[in-house]
Amino acid sequence: MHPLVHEAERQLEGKGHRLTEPRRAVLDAIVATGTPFTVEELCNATPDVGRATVFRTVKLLHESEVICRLALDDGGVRYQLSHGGHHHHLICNSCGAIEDFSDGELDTLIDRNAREHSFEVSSHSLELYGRCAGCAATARAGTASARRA
Amino acid sequence: MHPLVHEAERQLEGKGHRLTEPRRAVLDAIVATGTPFTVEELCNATPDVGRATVFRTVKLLHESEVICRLALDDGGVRYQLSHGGHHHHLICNSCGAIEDFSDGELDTLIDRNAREHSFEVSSHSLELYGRCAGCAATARAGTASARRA
DNA sequence: GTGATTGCAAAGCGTTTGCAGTACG
DNA sequence: CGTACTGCAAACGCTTTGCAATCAC
Repeated sequence: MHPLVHEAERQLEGKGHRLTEPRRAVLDAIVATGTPFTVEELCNATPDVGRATVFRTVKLLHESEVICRLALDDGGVRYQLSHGGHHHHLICNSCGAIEDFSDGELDTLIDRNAREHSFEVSSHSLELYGRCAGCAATARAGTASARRA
Repeated sequence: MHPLVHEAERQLEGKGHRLTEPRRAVLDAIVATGTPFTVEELCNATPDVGRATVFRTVKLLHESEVICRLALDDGGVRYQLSHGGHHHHLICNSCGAIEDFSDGELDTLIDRNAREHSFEVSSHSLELYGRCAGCAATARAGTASARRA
């Protein structure tokens, strides 16, 4: 079994939740995917688990901070394994790829801003929307010929 | 008439949209509020405008970049006048207040991170969630006596 | 005048909930 | 064995859409 699944399971147990077959299936699917996912995709990946249970499990995992919510700029929502520390996202509007990055300096600066406003930060999210390296290269290559939004 | 309303109207006209009474009403309401709003609130503020029209107008204003979307960490969505440059948000989970801030240094750092990942940024959003100065003070004052989440 | 815009109500979509049966611990 | 959990289907809230009437330009 994947170590991340095991870790998540312990995290759930620690909060007094039961380790059921459907929950294992959902966790497996999340870890197997490895990338940010929608509930819809998760449902497709776990056809034996009822839709409502998938939603309930996602909610549970979110509350337990096993996964975190990710707001796309088209209004959509995806979730992603929290795996450890804070990180930010590079979201490609072209191919949908989502890459993580983190930067201590950035976090420091964020904290400083909060302090200047006497604001107590409990969490923060930073998303960069645009075009990933691959899509940018593709776009550049095709600039002279065809174009699409 | 408020200058911001005028500016937004010109922005709409510039994109070939008509300046109708309902749209004026919605714009007025947005500017009058002055703070981030939900569509629901906007509907209440413009009882003479049909619900669908409020949604359509908000969508139009968003596409025209007159207003910008703001994702709350409870999954809710608010909109806010774009009034000029990029800025970030301090969102109070306690009283719901939303304060803007901007920091050139922060933006520079963000760009640097993007560059390091060969990512072409078209926009970014940074939200800090937590407790505003007022709510933090209130909470501190009440720490010894009562407590609530 | 003509096409964009409106209001209404119905449809759509993602998410939640009530409930009876099931299974974890 | 008791209670948390599940699945189903219905309910829900927010948003969009079809359509005929209306209005801006």
